[in-house]
Amino acid sequence: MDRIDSIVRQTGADANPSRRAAARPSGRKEPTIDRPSRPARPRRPTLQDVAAAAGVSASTASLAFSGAGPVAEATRRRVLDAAQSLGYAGPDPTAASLRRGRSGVVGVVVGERIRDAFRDPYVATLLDGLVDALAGEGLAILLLPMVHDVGGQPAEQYRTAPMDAVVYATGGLPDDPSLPVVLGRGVPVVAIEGPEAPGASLVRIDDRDGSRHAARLLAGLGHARVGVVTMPWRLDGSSGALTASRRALAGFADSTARLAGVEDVLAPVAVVECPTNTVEAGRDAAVRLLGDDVGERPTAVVAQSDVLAAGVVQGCRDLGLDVPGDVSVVGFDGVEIPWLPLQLTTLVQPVTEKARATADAVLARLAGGPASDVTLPVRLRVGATTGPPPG
Amino acid sequence: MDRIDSIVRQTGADANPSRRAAARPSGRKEPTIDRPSRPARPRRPTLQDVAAAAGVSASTASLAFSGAGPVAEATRRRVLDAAQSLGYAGPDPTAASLRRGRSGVVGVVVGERIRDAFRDPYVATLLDGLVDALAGEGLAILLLPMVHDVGGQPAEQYRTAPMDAVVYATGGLPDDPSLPVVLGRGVPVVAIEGPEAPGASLVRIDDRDGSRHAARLLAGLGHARVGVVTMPWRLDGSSGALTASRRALAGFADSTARLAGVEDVLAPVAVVECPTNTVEAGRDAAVRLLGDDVGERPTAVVAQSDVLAAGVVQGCRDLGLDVPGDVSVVGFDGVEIPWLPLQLTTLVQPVTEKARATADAVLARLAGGPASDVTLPVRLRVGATTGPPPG
DNA sequence: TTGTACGCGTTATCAC
DNA sequence: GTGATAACGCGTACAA
Repeated sequence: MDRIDSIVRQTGADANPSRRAAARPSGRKEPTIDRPSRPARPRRPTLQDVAAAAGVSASTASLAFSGAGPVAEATRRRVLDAAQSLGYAGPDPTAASLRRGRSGVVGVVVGERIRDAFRDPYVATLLDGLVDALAGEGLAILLLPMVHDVGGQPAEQYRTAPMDAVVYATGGLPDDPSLPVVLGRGVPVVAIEGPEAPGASLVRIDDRDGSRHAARLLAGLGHARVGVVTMPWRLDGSSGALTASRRALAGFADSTARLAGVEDVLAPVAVVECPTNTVEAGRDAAVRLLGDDVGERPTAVVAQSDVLAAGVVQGCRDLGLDVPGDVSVVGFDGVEIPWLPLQLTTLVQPVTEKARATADAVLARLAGGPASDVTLPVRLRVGATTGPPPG
Repeated sequence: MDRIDSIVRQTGADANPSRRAAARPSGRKEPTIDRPSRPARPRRPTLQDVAAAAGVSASTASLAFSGAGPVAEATRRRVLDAAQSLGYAGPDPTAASLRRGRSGVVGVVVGERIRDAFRDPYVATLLDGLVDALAGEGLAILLLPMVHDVGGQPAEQYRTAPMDAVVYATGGLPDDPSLPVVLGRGVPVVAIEGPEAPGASLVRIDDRDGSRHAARLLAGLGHARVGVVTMPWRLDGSSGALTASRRALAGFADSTARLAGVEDVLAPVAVVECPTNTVEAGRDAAVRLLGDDVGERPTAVVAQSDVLAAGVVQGCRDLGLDVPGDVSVVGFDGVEIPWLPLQLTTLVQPVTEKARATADAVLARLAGGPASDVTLPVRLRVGATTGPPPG
């Protein structure tokens, strides 16, 4: 074990003194007459200053920067040159936002711990598509940490961050305490899978019907004992058998719908909840579901995500069970799991289209349109992880 | 292949009419006398309105909300009640930002495509730590898509998004065209690994020295033919042998330093660049490096990240090569790769501390402090993927 | 094509 | 403990 000690070093002087540190006190009593002739100028230049330097009015300078309106080319040059020599980097975003009534920021709420959420290819792809689509419209994305304590207070950012709209990419936690806060601010909301709320746009896939198809596939292959591995049901990180009392609590929209779809078709012999949507959790669930001490071992497992399914496949290998010889496994999402030796049988959802539809919904709301819902198709892709039951 | 058709439906009326749509024109000529008695009130209430309803001044109402300053409990109640009944959700963030000179937003620039970047556990963990640390200070994170076209124009968000500071988590792309834009705005910059710039704080690990330790380990085990698999060298997505002419171009700071560290100790027989920092790219590189058509096959591979190393291990399996029997593999980062059957030999960097140090640097700059650099320790962890060369 | 006037919604300062 | 006043820096209708 080699160790390199931590080193801290200071570099140069402060290139960015706090903007307000050197600002003159605003409540000063001196008359405003001396404005043009103040000697030192410790504060950052404003559009006003640039205009003065260029010998034009502030409004003309504004037009020169925004391009909205006719400005003589020569004037524009003068303004831009003046800006250059004053070190003016362009209109102050905050002031422009206040004036325009738009911040150019869209909040995105992601579920669970960020490090778990991001490692799910579904989330990563969704976010990627969202950033892509919104960046093209000049919108940037603000990451909102999901509220951990249901019933608790949402983080202050939900109240205080500048946002033109908020996207919920949580999987649809019901009773999310941040939702009323955001809605109360009058900020348009677009929810992916959920939560549903009056005034919020909803972009979703048909989780329930999709899961039905998976269950039918297994039933058709002759599986009688099917286990289900669910994504988290609530935010509290519990795991293990999903009890009736827990099911009575409203769960995440996607988890709930996917379980309902399976049960529309067959009666699972066991339902195991994962504390997080990760490969590790899927593996643990597989061990619990398929380990030695289980009486009648299930011959098939429906996992509520590909990440979990991958963990189940791995758990099977650890247990010495062959997939699909001993156990069939079905996933959900249709994402790439590059290290899996087998192509998963799974329900493919159109993630890129989902991102696009979400961005469209955001833009529609920003344009003043009404809330509207979209449901996208899911299709079953039969891979190499399903087959007839053993024996 | 079942298909469920896409459905679009409209829900309810618009709960969020554009704020400005119904706003009165600002340049109106009417005298301001009628302010208190305007009949319909189509716009959102302001602090002014709340104050009027509560029978106090705007400044008192402001204090009631911010808590900064003494307000009688009874007065506070009246203000809050008035807000409640008017549907006032709290001070407008943009206006508050303008006044305070702070937006509460920190920009974070992430490398490559977001979907690739996020799937790297190192990045996910780093971001997670950053969000955690900054959220505690009331700061939210704005995702900035990395500029793809070096020499091109940075996305407009770099100029126009409200940000109190910007963190570069790109791995240190040199000549990043967004950097001068951000610096020019006077926004404090904290760079992780790079890019280095006067006025920017730098948080890093000792990539070069760390890599030396890895190379020494292999040399000590008797490996004479060592291959290197690098992370991307530039943003252009090229792959394959890293030519001299390409090396002459400035590369990512981390890639460059890690390669230099290896070459401080030994002369690699081959250096292969990956187009992205992904498992798939690592596998491809392994095939190129260790496939049949290679003359003298390397007996060890140094990968510049754990993600790539995992891909190399997988590629070895595909090629029928045993790790570490036929080939030793070393990674970098020390992250969890839950599906890898072997514990990687790797250089462990303190990711959580790195996130913490970055957050501290941001806070220091926000407090008006000078730019300062931090270097954190790296340590070699010998796992199960290294051993003596075959034969 | 340019300048004038005004207000976006808030908070800091000071006097009472 | 409360109120008056003055910015914060900009965009935009309108007049010139």
